[in-house]
Amino acid sequence: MKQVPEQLLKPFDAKSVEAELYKMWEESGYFNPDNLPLVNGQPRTENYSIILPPPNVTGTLHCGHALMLVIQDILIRFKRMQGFNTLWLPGTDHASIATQSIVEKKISKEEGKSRHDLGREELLKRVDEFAKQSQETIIKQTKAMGASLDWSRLAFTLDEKRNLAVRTAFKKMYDDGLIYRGLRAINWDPKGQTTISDDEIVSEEKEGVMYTFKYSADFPIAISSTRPETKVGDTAVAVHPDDERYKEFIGKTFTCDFAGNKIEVKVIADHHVDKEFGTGALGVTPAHSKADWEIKERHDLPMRIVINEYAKMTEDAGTLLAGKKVTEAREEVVKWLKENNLLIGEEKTTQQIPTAERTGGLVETIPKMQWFVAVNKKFNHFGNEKTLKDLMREAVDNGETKILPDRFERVYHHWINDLHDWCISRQIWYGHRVPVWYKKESRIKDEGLSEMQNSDTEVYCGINPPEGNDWIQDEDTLDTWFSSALWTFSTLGWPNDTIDLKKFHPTTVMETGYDIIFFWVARMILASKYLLNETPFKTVYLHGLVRDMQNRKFSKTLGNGIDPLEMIEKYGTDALRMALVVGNGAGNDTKLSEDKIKAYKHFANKIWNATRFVLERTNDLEKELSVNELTESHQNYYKEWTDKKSEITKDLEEFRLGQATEKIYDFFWHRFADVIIEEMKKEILQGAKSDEDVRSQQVEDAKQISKISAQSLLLILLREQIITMHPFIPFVTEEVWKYIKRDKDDLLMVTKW
RNA sequence: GGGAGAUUAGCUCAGUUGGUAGAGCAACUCGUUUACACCGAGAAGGUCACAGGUUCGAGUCCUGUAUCUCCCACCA
Repeated sequence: MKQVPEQLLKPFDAKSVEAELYKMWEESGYFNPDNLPLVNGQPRTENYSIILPPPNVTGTLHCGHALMLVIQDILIRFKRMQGFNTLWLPGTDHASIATQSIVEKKISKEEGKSRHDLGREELLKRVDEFAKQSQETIIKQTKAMGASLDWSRLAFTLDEKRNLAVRTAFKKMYDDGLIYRGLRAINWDPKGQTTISDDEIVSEEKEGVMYTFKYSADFPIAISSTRPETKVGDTAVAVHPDDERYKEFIGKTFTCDFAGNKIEVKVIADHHVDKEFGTGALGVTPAHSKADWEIKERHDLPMRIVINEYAKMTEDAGTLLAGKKVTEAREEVVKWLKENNLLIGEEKTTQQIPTAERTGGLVETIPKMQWFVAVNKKFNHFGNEKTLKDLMREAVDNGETKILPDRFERVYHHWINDLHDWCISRQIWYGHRVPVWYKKESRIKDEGLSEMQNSDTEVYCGINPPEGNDWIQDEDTLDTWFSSALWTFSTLGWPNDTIDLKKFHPTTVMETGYDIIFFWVARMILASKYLLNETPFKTVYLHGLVRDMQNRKFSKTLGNGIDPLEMIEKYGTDALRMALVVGNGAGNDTKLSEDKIKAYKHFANKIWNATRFVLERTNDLEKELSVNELTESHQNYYKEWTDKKSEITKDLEEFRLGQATEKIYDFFWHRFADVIIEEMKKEILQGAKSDEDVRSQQVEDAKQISKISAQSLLLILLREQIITMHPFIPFVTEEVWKYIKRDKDDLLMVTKW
């Protein structure tokens, strides 16, 4: 007669077992596909791989991470149990701007020094130290979620291997003419002191004033602007070619005294201008507006730079404004306009202010020499003439990559259509340095704009530095998304021809948030199609945002986050995992509350108690019957379960995790515990030896058979449900498995599904 | 300005291919010499936003309306 283990007699205490279970899994080596056990004596032939979207090294685990980890862990554990050769590869992201600015702030606060006081080398040393420390935190927290990641393959977006991948990719694109250096009106973040890409801009709605005015009394056309201070940089006024009001002035150049500044303004005709808007005339400021830059290109206009990298007016802005902040300069210009009777109208409007996603700084458009990826340029791609846009489109169009939910495929295409060349250089020190060198003598390195004069410098682009010591490397680093774009294959050893790369690329699933479909998903497709001529992943599963009960995003700045670590502490990891994934479908946001997590803590306990009960009521069972030896009614219960199980399997195969979770929860609690156990309870009780001698031998035998069958059914159903629940709630199931597994069984995490 | 999504019980949300409306939480009644009060049984709660249409049959498909949310965009 078996004794019920003592541990089972107390309520389930997640806290006391989780750390140890995780350690046991890690030590088993089964997170690593190279160590996975055979399946029915056969090696695992089918590969299944997910590369973890790397969290920022600086971060602490938030609910978004938790959701991502849970979904991926469910998929991986499910496939591992099904017998696939599973790889889930972890990594962290150096997140250049975010990380550097945290360290800069710290240094400025503690030592009162700027990055320039420290110098590049010293700052990088400090940032590296910080990143290393920080990385350990996020890794520890990731483990607390139960994530079955292969830590032996841990990658970092800025380590030596990834750097080689970046240099190799850059060089190839450079040689194909897809990366070029050029002078463009770019997005400048004065706070972060760097350029940023279009995708890193967040528009903020703000109240503003639209001023309508003339440059000077003798200038015939009035213009409108919310930013009159930029107008000292105007070199033209554009009107619609069909606009009768202004036809007579087209082609004429006027010299005006405007805000203490002499400006030369040519009147030009351009179809871009909307006759109905404002005065129907547009002051063209080529240096500080992208639209105006394009007009400049079309009409070959000169430009005047009046705003500098610190969002202050330059010397060229004229004596009245030079040195002032743009906001001060605006007031100054308005004052000047009023004094000179040139202000015709003021009108309140709401305007979209571009701000930098990472720093919140107000983004200025400034012309600068930068590195770009040409997305519309034709090149020879494995024998075909293609553009990078073509490659991105094709992967989805021909079904190599499936995006879930599929409505995002349309979103993806819209984005590609509107895509401009991608500015990839950053004036941040922490990141992959542009692998380009210039001949020393021919280059005068100065802050900012003097580079413009150096566009004909001798340039070397290579994976390794050029020979000789008269070369100087480009100061800039690359957009962090450039290295992230290579993530699915740089983590597997590319550019080396590795076994991992052959086995696991294209990866099976990319699971990430829909908010980074452009930043990341599209660029991974671009990079992988371009460099490997294959899609980086067969399926993209996009999850939604985790929000609070007021439907707000969880964010550090709002301070409204549910701290997953606190929830784990209070209710156990399994409870948090269930709460995150129940009812959550692809692409939908999910609301999380503490109550919900609490409810699933009860579920873990229910499993615990049911296990104890089943063990108690079956401890006199000599030999467990197999399924086809059970009584007919018991076989029917078993059939009911296997039907449910195949539904759950199908749900998982088709990424309906929320529904799978709900089904297993419902069956275990409301069918197995509430009904089947209660039924079996009676049958087992009736089968107990009776003291009275009233029952005939025949009846006694029948009762005995039914009892043994009932006991066997309970054990079989419990075991199978524990297996099925494992991907969702790995801890409590693995713990319980210790007590219900048969002698030949291995860890639950590798038990056949 | 363009695009996408949402609207189902008091709250938060599920609802595959059209086939008798579901769960958790909350509230209500009853039960418990007991695997589990981190429990069980029961009842209550819904014109599935609104208006049309397709269909034997619509929460689900189509058209329109309303409200909310999100994304994209160089209207100065």
